[in-house]
Amino acid sequence: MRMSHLFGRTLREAPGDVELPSHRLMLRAALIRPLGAGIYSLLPLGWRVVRKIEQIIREEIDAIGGQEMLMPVVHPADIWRESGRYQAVGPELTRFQDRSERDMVLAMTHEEIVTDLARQEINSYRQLPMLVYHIQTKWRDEPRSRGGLIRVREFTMKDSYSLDLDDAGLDVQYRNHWQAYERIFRRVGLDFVVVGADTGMMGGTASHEFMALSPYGEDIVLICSNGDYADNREVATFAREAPGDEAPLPLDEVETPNATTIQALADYLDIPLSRTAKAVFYKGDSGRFVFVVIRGDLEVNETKLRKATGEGGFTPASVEEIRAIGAEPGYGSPIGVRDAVIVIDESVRDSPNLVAGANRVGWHTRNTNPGRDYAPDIVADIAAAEAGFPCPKCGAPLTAERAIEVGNIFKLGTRYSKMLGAEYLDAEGMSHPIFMGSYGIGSGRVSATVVEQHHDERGIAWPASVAPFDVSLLWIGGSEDTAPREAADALYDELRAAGIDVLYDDRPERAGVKFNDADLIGNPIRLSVSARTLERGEAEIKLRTESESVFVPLAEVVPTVQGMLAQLLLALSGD
RNA sequence: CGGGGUGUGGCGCAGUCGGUAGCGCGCGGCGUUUGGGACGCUGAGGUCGGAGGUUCGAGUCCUCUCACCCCGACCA
Repeated sequence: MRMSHLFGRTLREAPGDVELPSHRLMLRAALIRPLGAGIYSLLPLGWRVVRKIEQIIREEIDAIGGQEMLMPVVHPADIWRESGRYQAVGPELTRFQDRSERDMVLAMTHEEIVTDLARQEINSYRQLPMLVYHIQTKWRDEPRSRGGLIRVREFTMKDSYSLDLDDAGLDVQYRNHWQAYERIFRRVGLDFVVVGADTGMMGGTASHEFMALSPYGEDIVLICSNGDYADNREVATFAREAPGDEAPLPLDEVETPNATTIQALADYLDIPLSRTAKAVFYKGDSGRFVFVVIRGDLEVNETKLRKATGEGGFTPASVEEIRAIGAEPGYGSPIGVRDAVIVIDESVRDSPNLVAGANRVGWHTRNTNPGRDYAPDIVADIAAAEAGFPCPKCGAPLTAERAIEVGNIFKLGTRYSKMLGAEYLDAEGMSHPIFMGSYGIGSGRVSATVVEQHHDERGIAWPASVAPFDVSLLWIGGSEDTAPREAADALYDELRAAGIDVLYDDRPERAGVKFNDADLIGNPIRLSVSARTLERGEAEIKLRTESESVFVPLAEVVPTVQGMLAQLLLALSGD
């Protein structure tokens, strides 16, 4: 590609309101342009990157038996009604009507469609297992998009779907995807961890996320410093200390003026936070009042609470609502409240004689004990894991890291096949639901994440596997000496003839402009010729990630570049 | 959806007390220059996000509205 004809020019300055390095650099390097909030065009350079990423994905999914296909972006609403998601999913699912006023939706994922196809195409156990996938546009009307391609509303995703006889078959395909995903993310040059995750709106029985570590990540992962445990903070657990063996002491009300926070209470009574019971009040989506009790040194994890209660979500309860159940904000106690679901964390079950509120202003109660003093409706792990907490496997301290979710694998089980009636007949002629799995990678998000992990103050430094071009070629010199330009023209032809992708900066620009653009766009190899190099019949070759360059005779440029590329790619090989 | 912010030429920005819309970069032409974002001359490009209002007069004041960005809520 000749830069003089490249569609999309580089920007010296990015729009002032962008924050993330990847967002800024992808705009400046002419990879993407915004159309609306969370909606982007991929310019030729950006599209080349995404296509390379998708090709790597394709190769690895094909290698585990995937069959590529293509499913529609627009779905009749009925199929989503069948799965129950038409009702269950909020406004991020865009609903509209066609000209005949039929309800339609824009695809945000394709479980329903695969399941519908499976019930038509799969009849016999002889046809399973099966793995299908496509790389296709998704629309999710996020409440808030952010950060360029990191979080968008319209995006392209590779989603694959496995179909199996039983749970054991699903296990195999799940593991296959796990390994394929590890190869994919290694090949594109990402530093990542795999963590256990919540299944969220997908439903199903298990889920793992592939998390690229980045200070700009939206998720927090907890990782054991020994390397034997990693989970998304949404589901992360930690080693709990053994239950206290103190004998229960009698309840004892104590005056605690102005101690409306746990910290104030602990300070006033001169006790550690872990000797207090904190009351947290929620209103569940179902309308139930959820009264949470957790030890004062811990925080509530709402994802865990959602699972424990079966509520879809929570809003903080108002002062009026709290008083209506007989509790007092700031001095809340589960003792004596009515019309509330009482949920206690395991920490409260296992810690005798905690100080709780007394449900009247200015007073707390010592020595509260669930079971004796009040009856919890639910006892569960609803505590948020934090950095420094002990690993649930080995007890070593956990670390917390920010991360970007680049891939996600789900065991759906029979959640969709049962609802939509996707069944097969076994050898005895008995009907069984198909076991399904669902596996996604956002290719655009991967491209932005690679930029987050591979850039410096000058621009992007693409891993060779996904760079828009292998080589940035440029000539330096004035208009009167045509030799550099002619030498570069010749190299351009030679390199292309050898199958190397070249971005040729053939513009009559000064050296600084060309060098800066080459650094900004970030192809892995920079090749330059000038009067100075031609004096010795040489070209200059520099890796984007190195500060030193090498000089090679013109005749050796192609094999040298080929060797360098092979080496760069080898370092990124998935194995 | 809550909180905050920004909308002025392609990009970055200035515009005071309400008085004929500017600067830098970029873009076209000519010339000089030519190894890390050159210089001179010259030129094109703006219904100041939109609507309504106040005023002799609105980029500037008021009301409404739209868009985008950031934080949160939410989210695979």
